[in-house]
Amino acid sequence: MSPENNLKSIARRTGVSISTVSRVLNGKHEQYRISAKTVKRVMDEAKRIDYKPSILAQSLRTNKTYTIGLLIPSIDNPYFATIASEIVFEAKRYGYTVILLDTLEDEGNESECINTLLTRSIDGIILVPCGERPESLEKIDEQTPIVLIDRYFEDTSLSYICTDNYRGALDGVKLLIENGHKEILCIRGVPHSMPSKERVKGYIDALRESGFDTRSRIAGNDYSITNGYLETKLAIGSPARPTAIFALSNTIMLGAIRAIGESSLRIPDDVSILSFDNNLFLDFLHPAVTRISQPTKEISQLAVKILMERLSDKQSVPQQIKLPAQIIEGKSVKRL
Amino acid sequence: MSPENNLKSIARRTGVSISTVSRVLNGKHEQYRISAKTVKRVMDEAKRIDYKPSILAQSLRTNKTYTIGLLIPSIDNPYFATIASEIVFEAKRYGYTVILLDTLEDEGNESECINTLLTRSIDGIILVPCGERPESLEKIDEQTPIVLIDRYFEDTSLSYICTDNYRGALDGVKLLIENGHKEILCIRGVPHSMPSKERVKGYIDALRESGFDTRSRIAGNDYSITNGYLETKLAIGSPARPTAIFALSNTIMLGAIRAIGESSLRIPDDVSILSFDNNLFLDFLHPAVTRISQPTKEISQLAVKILMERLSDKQSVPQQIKLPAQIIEGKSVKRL
DNA sequence: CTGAAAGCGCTTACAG
DNA sequence: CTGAAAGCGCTTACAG
Repeated sequence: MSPENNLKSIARRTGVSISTVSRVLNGKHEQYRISAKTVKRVMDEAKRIDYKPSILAQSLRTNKTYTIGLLIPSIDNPYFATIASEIVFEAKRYGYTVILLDTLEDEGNESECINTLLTRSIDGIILVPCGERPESLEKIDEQTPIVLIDRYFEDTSLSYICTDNYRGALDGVKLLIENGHKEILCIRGVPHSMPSKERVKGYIDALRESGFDTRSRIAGNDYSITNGYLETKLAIGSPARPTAIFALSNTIMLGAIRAIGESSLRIPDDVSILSFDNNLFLDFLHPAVTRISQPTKEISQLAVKILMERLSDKQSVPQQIKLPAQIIEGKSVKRL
Repeated sequence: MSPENNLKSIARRTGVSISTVSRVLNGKHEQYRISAKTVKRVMDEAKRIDYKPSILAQSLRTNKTYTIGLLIPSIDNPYFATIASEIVFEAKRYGYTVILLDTLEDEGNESECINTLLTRSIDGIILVPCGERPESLEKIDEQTPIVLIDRYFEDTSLSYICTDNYRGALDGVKLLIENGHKEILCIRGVPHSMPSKERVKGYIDALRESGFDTRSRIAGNDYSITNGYLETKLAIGSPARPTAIFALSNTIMLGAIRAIGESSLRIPDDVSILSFDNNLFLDFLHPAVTRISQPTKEISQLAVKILMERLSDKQSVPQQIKLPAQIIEGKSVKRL
């Protein structure tokens, strides 16, 4: 951009007013019946100086920034990296740009990040929340639309779009049971997060349906490799070693695999593994990991779509959607 | 934000002028010797209404957006996802926000993305370029500072910060040779990209130093799983099967592993594997992959630091830095 | 068909 | 110590 790259300079050089230049460049020449000659002159000059409108100035006037904020608890987690990639892609299709922020799984950071976004007048927010309560988010949502993904709250007015975690876990654990497993250790993530709660519920109900109520074993408190590692270490060292481990995320699963790898045990011969989340690499692990795959592509597409609807229609009602998970069978579950 | 959340409303309610409110909220009360009483009144009112300055309006006046653009050829590639995560983190430390865009490894997209950024008046750009020539970027750099990462150009005025790809490849291939390998297939990425060129050069020089000049075998044209898969498929099906495959990226390596997995061959017994890039998952593959790891953390930190220096000091000279790679030994290289 | 003017929410040189 | 005014680059209701 050369120093003089604005409506004023185009107006000066074409001899028309700024208003007219603005109208032409916004494609409103028909609406305002601007003469073909003027249109051409303005267009040519704009092209000549490679005019780039200042979205900043436009935004200040129109109150639209064509920017959304994306808040993720940990961009480095492959699961969230995939989601980020897809949301950037979808947003672009609507002409929107994405500011990416990392909340680092901390509620304080989260609200700080939201302030950063509000201060920048973004149009809307897509958020994987890390808090326990929706109230403060609901208040923000009144001014700046929020769509939650992946995690959500019970009984909230916020829109969310996520996986049917209960059903996914239920089906996954049933698969383990069908394969003869009764001693299944469930290693969960952040306990208060809804996906964790629902997956645990699915796990328990699957056991219950088979009459194994009393055998439920739930451990862990974090969506991290370390958590998976430590809980697995504990479990396989104990006299009552589980025959299968149900890892509630891909990071937890990696920790479990590491712990088992350090022992003399083998997957799936000694311990079977069922994981949540899907990932490029999971087919390359040895053995390939049986997992409950979340429909990230659909989640991302819907999240952006719903947000766009909220932006164009303030009346639109909140959408709360759960999409089915899909079990991808690897070789990490042994038939007992 | 309630409807009335601006300097004007604070000025009205505290009975001072907008100018004074602005000065107080920008911490310039000392400089302007504003009375303690006024300062307090303004601060209290700002807190009461939870005042959030409009960075939009500030930017329009001051020509600073505190936003940088990050352009990456494929966010979904774990290598780039890691970099994105780190750059978001670093930028935040300087009070900067990141707009993330995906060029999808396409030069046309790249310049479109850059336009998007310029239109939004971002302060600077961090870019993994996908073109062959630096000229158009150099022109943009005159107005809006650009720092290249991962890929770069020969003989450019642009700042870049990347891995010493030549040295990394040289050392890696030497390791293969020391282990007795002579028939090493090199599967490269986008041929015109500098990392690819330099890695190939390192590969050739390593062979030459050992007198194996004539045995160099270079294939492939893309940083993709498919490319790695197809070239490996071809190579292991041929009568002159290589004893080792040097994959110039983690994606290429995955393709190679898939192709070998589909054959009756085994890693490393029948084919050894050396890869570029590091990744959370590489230690979990079986066998763990021996790889030439790039210092992504340092690259990201330096890239942001250099960009910040350019932003605060227009005179600062371009920095062109290569950081050493590090070989991480797994179990995928067999001693012959 | 076109333009002058107000205003979006700020900052800052100028004046007192 | 404080304020009035100009201006950043736009859009748009109003007027002709």
